[in-house]
Amino acid sequence: MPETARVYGGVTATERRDERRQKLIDAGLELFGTRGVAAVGIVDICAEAKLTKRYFYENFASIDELAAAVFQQVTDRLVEQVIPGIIAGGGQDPRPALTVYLRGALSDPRVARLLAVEGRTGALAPYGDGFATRAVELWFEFSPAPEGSDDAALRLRAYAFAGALTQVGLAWHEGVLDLSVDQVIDELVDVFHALTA
Amino acid sequence: MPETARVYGGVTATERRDERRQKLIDAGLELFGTRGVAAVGIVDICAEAKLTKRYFYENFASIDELAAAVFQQVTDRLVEQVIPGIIAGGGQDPRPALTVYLRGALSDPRVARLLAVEGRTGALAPYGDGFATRAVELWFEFSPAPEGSDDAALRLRAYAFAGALTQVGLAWHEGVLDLSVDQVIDELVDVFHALTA
DNA sequence: CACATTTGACACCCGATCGTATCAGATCGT
DNA sequence: ACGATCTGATACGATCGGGTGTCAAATGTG
Repeated sequence: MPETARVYGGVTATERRDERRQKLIDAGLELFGTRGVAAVGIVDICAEAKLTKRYFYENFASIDELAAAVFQQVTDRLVEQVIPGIIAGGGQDPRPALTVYLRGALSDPRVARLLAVEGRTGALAPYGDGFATRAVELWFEFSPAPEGSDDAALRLRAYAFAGALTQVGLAWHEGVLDLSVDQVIDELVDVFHALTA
Repeated sequence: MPETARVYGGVTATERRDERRQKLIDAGLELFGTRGVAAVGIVDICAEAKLTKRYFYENFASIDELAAAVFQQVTDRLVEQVIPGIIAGGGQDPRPALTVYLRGALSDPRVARLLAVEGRTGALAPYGDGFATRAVELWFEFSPAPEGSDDAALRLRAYAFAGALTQVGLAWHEGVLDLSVDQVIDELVDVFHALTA
C-alpha cells in the first residue's frame, strides 16, 4: 500500500497493476487449460506470466482465487458473445447462438477443457455450477416451451443438450470426429431440434 | 518378497494380499469419488482403508496407479452389468441397458463423479478415453445405423448422448432435477429415441 | 544531483508429503 | 517352546511448494 502512486513507464499505478493481473489471468488460462488446475503451482504461473511471486500475491491470495478469476473471465466473455447470437436467432433459430458458442469454445481447447473438466472439480465447482445455471437459463430463453411438457423434463433436456455440447467439443478436440467446425455446428443444430421437438 | 508364504488368520498369503488390495481400491473409490483424485494423498487412502503405508506400496507404486485400478474396476463392472441389458433389448429397445447403466451410475454419486469428472483429467484421462470409446462402441451395438447417414455424424450423436447421460447424472445428484430415477430413465429413453430418429 | 519508490531476482523458513526404515508384538511352523 | 515371519505403528531423511523477506538496480520526483 504505497502512499504516493507514481507513474512508471508512462502508465499509472493502477494500470500497471491491472496489466499484471491480466498477464496472470492469461497465464492461468494457458496452464489451467492444458495441465489442469490441480497440477499448477504459483511458481508455474509466475514463470508463464514472466512475473515474480510478489505480483501474484499483489493480485490473488491463492491459486484457487486466480482460477476463479480465469473461469469468470472466460465464461463472462462467452456469455457476452452469445447474447447477440440469441437476439439474432429471434428466440426461434438456435444456429447463430450455437455458432458463436461453438466457435468460442471449439476454437480454443483450453476453454473447452476449463468448461468441461476443470469447472466441475475443487474450488471451481461452484463457478462451474453457476455457469451451467446460466446456460440452462439461456436455453429457456430461446427455446419456447412445448405447452404440455413437464418443467422438470424440460430442465433435463436442457442439461442433456449442455452435456452433449461439452462432450462433442471434447471428442472433436481429441480428433475422433472427422468433421469440420461447420459440420459440427450443423449436426448440433439438428440435435437441438431433435431435443426440442 | 517372503520366500515362504504362510497361512495367517486362516487365509493364504495371496488371499490376504488381494483383500488388502481390494480395501485400498474401496478406499480409493470413496475418496477419489468425493474429494477428487488430485486432493487425495497416500496417507488419506491408508487411513480410509485402515491399513498402513507398507501395504499401499505392496500393491501400488503411486496414487495414480491406484486411481487407474479403481477406474478400471468401476468401468469393468459397469460394462459387465450393461451387456445383459443390451442383449435383453435385442438391439432395438435401449431401456433395459439404460436402466442398468443409470441405476449403476446414478445410484452412486462417487461413480458418477469418477466417470464424469475424474476420468478426464491427469493420469486417468487415457482410461476415461478408453471408456468413452467402449461406450460409443456399445452405442453402435444396439443402435442400428440409418442407412443414409454419415458415419462421422453418427459418432457425433453417440458422443452427444454420452455427454447427455453424464451431465444429467451430475445435475440429478446436485438435486436440480426434481425427478425420480425412473422418471429420469423414461426421459432419457425419449432423448435416445429423439437422437436416433 | 539527492531521494523515494518500483521492480525483479533471489534467499529463506516452514509445513506437508513421499518413500523407506525400524521395532515390538502377534501368529504360525516345527 | 522356540524361531521365523507377518503385522501395524511409528520414526526418519529428503524433497517440494507456499509464503515472506532482503537487496541491488532501475525509474521517476523535487
